[in-house]
Amino acid sequence: MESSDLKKAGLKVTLPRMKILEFLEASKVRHQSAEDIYRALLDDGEEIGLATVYRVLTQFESAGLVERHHFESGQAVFELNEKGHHDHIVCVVCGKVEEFFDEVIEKRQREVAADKGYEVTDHSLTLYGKCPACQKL
Amino acid sequence: MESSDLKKAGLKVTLPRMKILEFLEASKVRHQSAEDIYRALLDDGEEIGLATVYRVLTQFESAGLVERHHFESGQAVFELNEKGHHDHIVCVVCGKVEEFFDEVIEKRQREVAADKGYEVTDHSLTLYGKCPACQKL
DNA sequence: ATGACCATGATAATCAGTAGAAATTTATGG
DNA sequence: CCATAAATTTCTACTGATTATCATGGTCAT
Ligand SMILES: [Zn+2]
Ligand SMILES: [Zn+2]
Ligand SMILES: [Zn+2]
Ligand SMILES: [Zn+2]
Repeated sequence: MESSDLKKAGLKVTLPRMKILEFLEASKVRHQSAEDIYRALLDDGEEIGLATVYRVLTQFESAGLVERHHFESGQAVFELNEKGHHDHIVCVVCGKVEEFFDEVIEKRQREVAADKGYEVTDHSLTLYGKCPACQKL
Repeated sequence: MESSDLKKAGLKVTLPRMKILEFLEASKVRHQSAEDIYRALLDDGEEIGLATVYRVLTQFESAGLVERHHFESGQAVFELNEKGHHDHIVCVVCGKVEEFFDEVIEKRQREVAADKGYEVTDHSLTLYGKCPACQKL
């Protein structure tokens, strides 16, 4: 199933690419760093190099299969690009990431940019705070 | 004038701190990386170490004198914290940064977070696009 | 199956930023 | 104004994340 996704994306079907894509599709956690993915694959007994994980993720990003985000953590996180556009709330205590979409915000962003004469190509909105669970500690 | 700002912030008045603060206050460009600031000071004939620039900027940030932002560029940029809160539009071609504030967006952010039970401590919103000048190229 | 071409993986390199330790400055108070 | 202690700076070495290199191995249209 995944091999067709790769072909459609113009990428040759290789084992590492299959493994990474399968892993992302099967994973419960939607937002993970390259290291996270690398470690998880090693733990699953796969033979893969870290450089390959980085390279493949970048290719997936170019192909529109995944999105890359930079939260404050220092390392980039990747998520499968299956849902439509959304923004994120990150818990500053436990690192949990939730997603949201708000049309009012989206619309105002476009208006603000238009006011200044910009053609917006992209935007990044991340809220940082304490999740309900972490507030009770 | 600046020395009093430093004292108020609980920071001992030293030459590097004065120089950096003076530079930021005098600079036309509001958003600059640590390297930018370091280079500019060297070009002005100042003797300063890069590590000092990084350390001082971090202290200034803790003291609330500057803010640190992470745009897509990879390196952090700093700006004097004189105006109130605002967000940014960055030109993906020339790197120009403009600022904006939109109360509708701010309010919706608080509402979205409240819906999910989060206590928001901070947020980062950056629009990326082509500025009017770069659209004409 | 075969060969041209592309991808992998080990490792080295880079880049932004931080840590350590010796040398210098600042702030005090005599 | 000078001595002294404490804080700060500097140089340099180091880290962590990501990218580049390059010899080797895999993929795929023919
Ligand atoms: Zn949490
Ligand atoms: Zn997401
Ligand atoms: Zn521009
Ligand atoms: Zn700003």
